[in-house]
Amino acid sequence: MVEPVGPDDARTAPPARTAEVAEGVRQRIQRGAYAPGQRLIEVDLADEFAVGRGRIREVFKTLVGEGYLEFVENRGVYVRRFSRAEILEMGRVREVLEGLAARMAAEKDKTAEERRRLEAHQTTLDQAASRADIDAYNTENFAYHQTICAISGNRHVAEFLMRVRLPLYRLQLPSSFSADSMSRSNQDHRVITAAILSGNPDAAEAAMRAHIRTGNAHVASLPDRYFP
Amino acid sequence: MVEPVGPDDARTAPPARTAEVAEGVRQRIQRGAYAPGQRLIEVDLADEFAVGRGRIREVFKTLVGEGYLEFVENRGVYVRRFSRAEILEMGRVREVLEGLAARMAAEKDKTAEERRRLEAHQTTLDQAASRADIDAYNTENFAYHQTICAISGNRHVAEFLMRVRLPLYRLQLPSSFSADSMSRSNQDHRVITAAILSGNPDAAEAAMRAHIRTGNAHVASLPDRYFP
DNA sequence: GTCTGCGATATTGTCGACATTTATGTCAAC
DNA sequence: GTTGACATAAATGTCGACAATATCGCAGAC
Repeated sequence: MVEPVGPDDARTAPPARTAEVAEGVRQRIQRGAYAPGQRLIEVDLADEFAVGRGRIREVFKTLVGEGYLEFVENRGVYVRRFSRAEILEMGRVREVLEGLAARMAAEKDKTAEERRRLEAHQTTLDQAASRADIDAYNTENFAYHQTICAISGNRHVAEFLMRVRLPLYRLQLPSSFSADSMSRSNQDHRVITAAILSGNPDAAEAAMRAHIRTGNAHVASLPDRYFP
Repeated sequence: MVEPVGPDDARTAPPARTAEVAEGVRQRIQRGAYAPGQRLIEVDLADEFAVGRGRIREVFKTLVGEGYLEFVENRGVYVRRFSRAEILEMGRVREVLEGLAARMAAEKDKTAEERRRLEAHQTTLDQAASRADIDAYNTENFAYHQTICAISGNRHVAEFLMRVRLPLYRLQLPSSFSADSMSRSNQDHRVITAAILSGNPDAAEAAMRAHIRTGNAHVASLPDRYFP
């Protein structure tokens, strides 16, 4: 599956590839193409991305620093894998960071475009919820939170949230949302959206934190077989 | 299959250096031995740490991932440098993360040792404040917050806080604390300490957040010459 | 049947050489 | 005195070869 990222001008394009390769690996991890716990072999990725082994090594080091990979001496790197306890720890961090993003988004003087985008996401969520379309709801859910994060305009929040959301990408619990819990989740969203649009930071943060706490409680209630 | 290999018994000494070098560079950055904005030359550090240039390169990549260094193609790495706006952004993140650490520390069933350590730090702070010893207070201040963070037991909070505290290490404003503001800051500390020891999470988080907000307000009021 | 030792293979670790790019210094022209 | 071109030095980027280490299969002893 040789699928180099982006426009693949192996000849014409001067290789500033290092950042591209890193992004490609990140995406594959998020999408589960590289599974949690999987060992990544340098030569395989060098081949897959059509770059030298040295470059892969350096990308690995960067991603270790970013927390995506785990390094073991003389054995290379593994896609990082999280126990339930760790995921719950990350959930606590997620709670306050998403809360901060919501607060800052509410504080901010938003452009018409930003308001429109937030409303559009909310509408899509409403539709998915009313159709009980769990897959669509899941996807839009991520996009919704990402948008709030973008509106907040705080790069560190964005970066840290990215990392702390990692385990959620892979849990991919299709059954995690019952039609009922999805509806309640979306009710949270409506409260949050309203608080942000009306410029009420306290309400936005409180609602968001409660919303995330609900999700964490759900993770805590999952049976052991979902975790390493 | 992926056992998270513990600390490999440090044999003689030869390898494992890579982590040591990384830690050495981190410390030098925190202490200002490498100044913000300074360019780090591979051969110089290779010489300083008595390792090959390749290893320095990999350490650089890791530290870029961790946010300590900034990478510029064909020019190497620079110690990361923060504008006032960025520091204030990080301050917001610091607010909620320190708040979470305080909350979790308050929630937790603390050991006698943990309680003792926290009280000891508070005592040292009190003494420094009563002596109006600004330097000692500054040092203990970091240790105090670090201890709360450790008691909370959340690794992600610890790691993220480390990163988001970076600019404060270097501001090293000897004049930042007047005797008056130091006294007020320590009053905050006493409230926080009490809330943690008495197991009141809401109070601990609220007090901590207010405490950090005060610090951020101070950074916001500094004259431009302190910033790039 | 199980365990141990040993070789074969796969994978990572390290070093050096050289190309490429950037920074520095010199000198002539105006 | 300033500017620009050009040579020189300094630093980074890249690649390949080989060493060190781990993993696996297999034969042989008990």
